[in-house]
Amino acid sequence: MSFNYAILGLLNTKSMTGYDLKKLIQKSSFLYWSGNNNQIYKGLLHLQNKDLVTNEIEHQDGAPSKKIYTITPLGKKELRKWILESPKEPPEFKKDFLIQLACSSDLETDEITTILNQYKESIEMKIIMEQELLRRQEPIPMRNKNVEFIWKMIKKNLISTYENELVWLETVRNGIKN
Amino acid sequence: MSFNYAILGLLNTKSMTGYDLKKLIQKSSFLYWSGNNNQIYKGLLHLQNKDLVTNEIEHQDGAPSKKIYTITPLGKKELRKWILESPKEPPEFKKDFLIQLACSSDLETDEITTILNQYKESIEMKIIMEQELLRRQEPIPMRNKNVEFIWKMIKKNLISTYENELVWLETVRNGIKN
DNA sequence: TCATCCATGTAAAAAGTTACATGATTTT
DNA sequence: AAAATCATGTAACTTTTTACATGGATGA
Repeated sequence: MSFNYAILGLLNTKSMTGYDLKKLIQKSSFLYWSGNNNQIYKGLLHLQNKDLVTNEIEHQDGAPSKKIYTITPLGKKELRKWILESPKEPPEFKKDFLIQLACSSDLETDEITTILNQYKESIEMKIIMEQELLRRQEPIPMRNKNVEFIWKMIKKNLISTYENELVWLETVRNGIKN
Repeated sequence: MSFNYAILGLLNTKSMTGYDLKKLIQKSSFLYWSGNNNQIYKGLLHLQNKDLVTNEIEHQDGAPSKKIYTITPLGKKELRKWILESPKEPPEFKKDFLIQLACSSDLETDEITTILNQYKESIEMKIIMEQELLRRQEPIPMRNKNVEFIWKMIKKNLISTYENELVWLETVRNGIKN
């Protein structure tokens, strides 16, 4: 369950509520989950039971009470252990279009061209949405140059992967025509 | 549920048993599911209830009976409809390493270098495994040049995505050193 | 002899998503 | 007047994985 480590990692940068976590997860797409309540509030409960986080209740008038979660020293230790000692999994890809393309042997050439173009459009749309998400993020002050650089590269990663898919697509489109 | 369409697509190339489907799915990694019994046998039942496939029982002595599944004309129609009319989803990525890297701000530079190297190794290993899987596949005779070309490109797709990840990684590694 | 292959299926659990529920405040 | 924001949580469902169960044949 890397989801719980993800929220532990977010709490390591800043104490916050489940609702704050939800918004962060929904905004950044490298955190690939939907950011639904169920996972977040269950995850926080689990982290609390393991003494990796604590919470402090802040009452507000005219607004629901907040539970502000904070990572514990044990939590920091566990997070560090996860980063350094857990296996670095290779990325996983779900490309349903490849399955559709693999089934396309009965189609006419122009039908294949059509679905290739549809895939191209859907990726281009996705890239635009990603870039829009990045533009809306407020810049966070970073401790040092390395941290800033890494953050920039993480933001670039997904877009780079989508753009690589476009390059591959272009090769397919050109190969079909000839 | 693209899984059911995937098995429908496999049955479109050739009639076969659930066990055959299982092996095919486990071998080709662009079919990203585990290829477990539960999904396959339930999927086949579902396709059968919708009259998209039929089966013929073949008794064998000294071996368990086979149920050989065949796609129906209705199944072919439904598959074609899925390929042409369903939305072409952009690819989805799960990169837990990006989360680990995003949590790395408390680490020393040499610790970051270490986890970057671990990620590099895990991707390189994955590429080797992918290429080995491709080498073991017996070449299938193709109807025409286009189909053959598309098949070749599908095989190249995942490896291309892994290699793009290596390129990105190299940029990160170089940026950290300076 | 012990493991793997063939071939079917079921059970149980984990992981993840959508929708429901509440209720005040602010924005459209 | 309707919808969105804030803030918590639960319920129901789908999807996916792991493990269980059977049993003869074959291979190391």
